[in-house]
Amino acid sequence: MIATIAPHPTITLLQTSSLTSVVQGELERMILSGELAPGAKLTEMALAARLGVSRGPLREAFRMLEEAGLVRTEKNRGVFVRDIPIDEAVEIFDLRAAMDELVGRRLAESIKPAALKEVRAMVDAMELAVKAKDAHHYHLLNLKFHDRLVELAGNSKLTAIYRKLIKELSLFRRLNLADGWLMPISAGEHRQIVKAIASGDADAAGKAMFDHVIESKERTIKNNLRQGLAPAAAKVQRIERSAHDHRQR
Amino acid sequence: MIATIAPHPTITLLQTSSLTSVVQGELERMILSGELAPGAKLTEMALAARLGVSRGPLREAFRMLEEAGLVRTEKNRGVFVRDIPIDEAVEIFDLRAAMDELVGRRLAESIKPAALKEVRAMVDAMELAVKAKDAHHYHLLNLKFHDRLVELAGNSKLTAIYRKLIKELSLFRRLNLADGWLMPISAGEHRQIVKAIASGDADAAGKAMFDHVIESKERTIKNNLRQGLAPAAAKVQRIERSAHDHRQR
DNA sequence: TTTTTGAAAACTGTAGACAATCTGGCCGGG
DNA sequence: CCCGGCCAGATTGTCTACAGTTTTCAAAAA
Repeated sequence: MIATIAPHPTITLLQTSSLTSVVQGELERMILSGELAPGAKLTEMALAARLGVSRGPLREAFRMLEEAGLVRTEKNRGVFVRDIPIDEAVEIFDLRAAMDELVGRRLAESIKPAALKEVRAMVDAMELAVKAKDAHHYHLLNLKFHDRLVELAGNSKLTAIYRKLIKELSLFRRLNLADGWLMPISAGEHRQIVKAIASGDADAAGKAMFDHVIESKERTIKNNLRQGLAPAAAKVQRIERSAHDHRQR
Repeated sequence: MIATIAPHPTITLLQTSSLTSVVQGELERMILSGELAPGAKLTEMALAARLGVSRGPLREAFRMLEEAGLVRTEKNRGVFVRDIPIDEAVEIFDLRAAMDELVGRRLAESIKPAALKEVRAMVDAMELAVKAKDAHHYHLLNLKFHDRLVELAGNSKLTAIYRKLIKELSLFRRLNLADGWLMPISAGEHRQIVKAIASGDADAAGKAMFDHVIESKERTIKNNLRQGLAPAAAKVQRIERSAHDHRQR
């Protein structure tokens, strides 16, 4: 027991990480970054060669990603990056709303001053991004803000499932990221959320978060309809997927 | 297209089911039925021989069950049926409460007469089980009742996650199944839930379901404490697990 | 008696090989 | 000119083999 004073990080890494887990993480990164776009086919041999592993660990990683909802498998045909349809995105938003309502209530009851200060700083940063019209940065801050709120609610199961849902939702390609003119509205809602949490009013905080997610959902739907009516602008990014059929199970 | 009138079930089965998926389903069944108890070690070769497959598909099934939260993997040591600690069970109850609140609201807004009749029949059946003091049957009906309500809410993502949570929760071995004297209370809450849904009052229905789950949670906690103070009675069923250590990651 | 050590057995992690299935193009018939 | 069957290449599903790690257990040392 005495000899186990300083567990070198590399040693811990080798003890915990198998090829399967590394491959799983790397594939997830590639998918979420868009390097592997929705609909793309994941050929076993090609990926195995690219990652420098054999097919065994790769296939195990596929099963994990499949269970996580990031890829779909067609027997004897292969594995494909999943493409989240609008209906499913809507369902995820509704689910998120219910979860975030719980988050708001919990935070209103038990948030600590340090955490409150932290999320206020995040809201400030988002408002700066709005003024700078930096939609991309705003989007990242927005994700971080909500993720942190969920984390602060102190329910690790909730946090885990929330993050899974966010990852799946990122495969829905028609998020209204570029809607610069909507950022001020969203930012205002954020400030209202923090205000309600700080006031300690659980009902108000829950409702503020619930409504925020629902409005985010409706902005997304509206945006989706708009793109559906004028789909030309979005076509450029779909070239490499167009060869595949996008059937969902 | 015309020839595809009657897709024979056997054909569909062969097209969709791989050894991995069959093994996954079988392992899940064995775990949920208690045949493989929490903490039990799943030795690859032994299980592969028992199921008549090689280790490859079995390991892929392991990865799916791991991602689903039913087993845990320790590198170079093996796969074990997970044992849900009380803290995680509590978290799951809280999460379920939030989800069921959404279910109640949705059903109050949109449930159809046929569905209402169906759930009323389930409540009736549960009350019969109460009168017969058949705790096991009541438990099954209770699971079915809640599952059906979630399903009727019409959000497939919600349904899928709800079912995952229920499966995980079934690995928490201290559920208050045998508490016969609590059945009438639970049954009364069920009737109140249906009443609120039928009235069309979304807030009332949501609150009824939320409260029902929270009270179920508190009954479970209380039951857990009671068993913790007098653990002798529960020891018999743990003999075959006792050889293993139950460390969670 | 208790602890330590070390080698064998058991098991997991990974890679490679074989069989089954699907894809895409070529050819003959209509 | 178009359509359906058939063959070659490619890809997935599964199994077997080998390497590395952990566990077991008995013998030796304290």
